[in-house]
Amino acid sequence: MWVGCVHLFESCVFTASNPITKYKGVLEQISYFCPPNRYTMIEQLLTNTLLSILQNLYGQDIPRKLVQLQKTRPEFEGDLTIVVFPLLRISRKSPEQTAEELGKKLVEQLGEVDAFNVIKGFLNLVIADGYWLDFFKASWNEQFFGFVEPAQSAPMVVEFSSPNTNKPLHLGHVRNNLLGESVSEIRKAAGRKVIKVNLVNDRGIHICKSMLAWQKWGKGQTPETEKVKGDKLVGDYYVKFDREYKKEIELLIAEGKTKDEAAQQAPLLLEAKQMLKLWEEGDEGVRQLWAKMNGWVYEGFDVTYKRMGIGFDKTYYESDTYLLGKTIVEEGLEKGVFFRKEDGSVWCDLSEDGLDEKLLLRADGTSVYMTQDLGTAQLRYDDFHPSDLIYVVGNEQNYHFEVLKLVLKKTGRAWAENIHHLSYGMVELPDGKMKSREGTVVDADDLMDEMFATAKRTTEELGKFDDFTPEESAHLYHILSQGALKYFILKVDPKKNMTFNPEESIDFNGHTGPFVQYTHARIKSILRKAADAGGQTGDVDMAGFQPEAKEKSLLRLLHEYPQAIQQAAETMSPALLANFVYVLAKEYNQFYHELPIIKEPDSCKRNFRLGLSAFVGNTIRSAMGLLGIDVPERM
RNA sequence: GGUCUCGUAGCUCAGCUGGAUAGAGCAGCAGCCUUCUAAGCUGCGGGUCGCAGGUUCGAGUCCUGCCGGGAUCACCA
Repeated sequence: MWVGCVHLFESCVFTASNPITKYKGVLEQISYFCPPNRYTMIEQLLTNTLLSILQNLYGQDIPRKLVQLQKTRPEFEGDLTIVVFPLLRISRKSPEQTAEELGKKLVEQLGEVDAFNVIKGFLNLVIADGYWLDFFKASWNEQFFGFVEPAQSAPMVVEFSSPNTNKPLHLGHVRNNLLGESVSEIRKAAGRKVIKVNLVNDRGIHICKSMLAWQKWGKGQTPETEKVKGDKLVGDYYVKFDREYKKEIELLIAEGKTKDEAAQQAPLLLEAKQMLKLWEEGDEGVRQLWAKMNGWVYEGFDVTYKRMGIGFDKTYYESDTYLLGKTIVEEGLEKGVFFRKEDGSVWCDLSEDGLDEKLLLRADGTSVYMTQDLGTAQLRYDDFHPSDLIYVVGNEQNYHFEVLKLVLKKTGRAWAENIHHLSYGMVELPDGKMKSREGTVVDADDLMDEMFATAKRTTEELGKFDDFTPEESAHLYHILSQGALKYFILKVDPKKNMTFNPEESIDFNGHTGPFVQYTHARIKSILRKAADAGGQTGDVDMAGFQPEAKEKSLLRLLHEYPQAIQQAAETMSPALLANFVYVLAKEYNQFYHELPIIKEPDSCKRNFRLGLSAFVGNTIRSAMGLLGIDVPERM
């Protein structure tokens, strides 16, 4: 997969040796094989230099953290800004005076700093054009710009999706899947080895309910006979069970039972429980039915996963793992970190950690959810010896993961420290939460169908691409609808609850996926036209070249991309990249409207703008790719 | 009730470890297509950053309290 950070610009005519300014060329001194910090060089250089200046000027060292470097706000002149307030305690001078002194020294000592100005306590630095142009030259055509070569270290395991097999995937799963997939890709881009795993909850009372209902009322229906996705069919029988079960409860209540009694004693539930027992005993018939119906579900899931572009390196099944974890519990008992109550149940006392007692094994010796998760964590550790175990799971399970980590630690497993719960917020609808009982759940397939139809309608209304074949059109609608959906969900900070407004999600204007995709298509269109005209993309004689303000701000943004990837990886937040790529696209569109590209008569400027366009296009494709979003050549 | 979390424009969201006059999009209004894709661009209006204290040169950001939403505290998963 990885082909390395090949820099392709040798085939072009950049003249790197031009003494453009007094600027020396930081980038030139560094290897081109994508070292992680190559693009933070200017920041590091400034910080280091400033520290030595402070030492010389005021005879004191200060903690590196007090050097606060930030982007200059657009309303002021400059590229980077140093906040001098924290430095006053050693300069013992006014903010203005301090900034002035430091500014002078920086310009003196660094070719990269062209000029400076001081506004209140802020020292604004103008970075030399040469720096930006060198950056452009080195990176504009680099396929994996901003990516870091994978380290030869332990992998990280990311678990996500983890569906139950009694219901089709819904909007909540969609957020989970998109986050898991995107975070995995982002961490790969940031130089990590990642193993994506799914843990399918394929056994338990829930699937037995579907099985029982199908047995009773299914009349041999299959996905083939009903022309319906397998997960839908099984889900329908789960609903059927619930409906019949409720009828029985009402009957029992009418006969004078309490609500709880009725719920416990309804014949259907007892039957389902009996079926679960038979399953656990390995009953041939039950196992066969179970395998058949789960098979239907997997076929259905596969279609949905494929449509979403989600994939796993390994799939675990709970039917294989649900008995795991008991040995860990026994081990904990021996070590005396767990305790057994009179009834035989096993607990872990977490009151010292501010939590309650937690059940680990029932009185009858059977597992609970926690027991299984202890076991699967151990299994995963044994399978991969990962540096990190990441669980993409909703924030309603925050407590569970806190406990999981603590319990594992109590048994002496140091690697428990490497468990990270990527806890994401609920997806709510404009009129409140999704509730399966009230039928307000948004089905993943239905949602994607609707998005597809909207993409089709919008494209047709705009009267675009009558020359597309039906296949090409369908492909475009697929890309656009997936882009709209994925972007809509991923642009929100994962930690926060989000509102999914169906009407807004299918909007293709403004801060949306299709807007970014459109910008990419627009760039591609320009590059095609330029190529037809025999233009030399990116071929620029850099001597004395002065980029326009808009061009420079584009370069500044592109310059931030590697850091954006790193930060998104660290915080496991695709939203950071989603917002980055939106700002980039918006900035490009402004550039596009302000300046001629192909029509620019000056060949040097024209080629630079073409190269810059290609650079932006590549970066959009790259960033959207990390969000799991494809971009079209035309739209 | 305990613990955790969230509260920024009418709506949906940004705002990096505290830094300059809090930003986008949608919705509303007004402009821009004989010129590189108008799924675009430009402009206008819209805010007591839930409230009150505190920390400091500086608080949407940190601390405390209160108000309001949400999650969780199962021998469910």
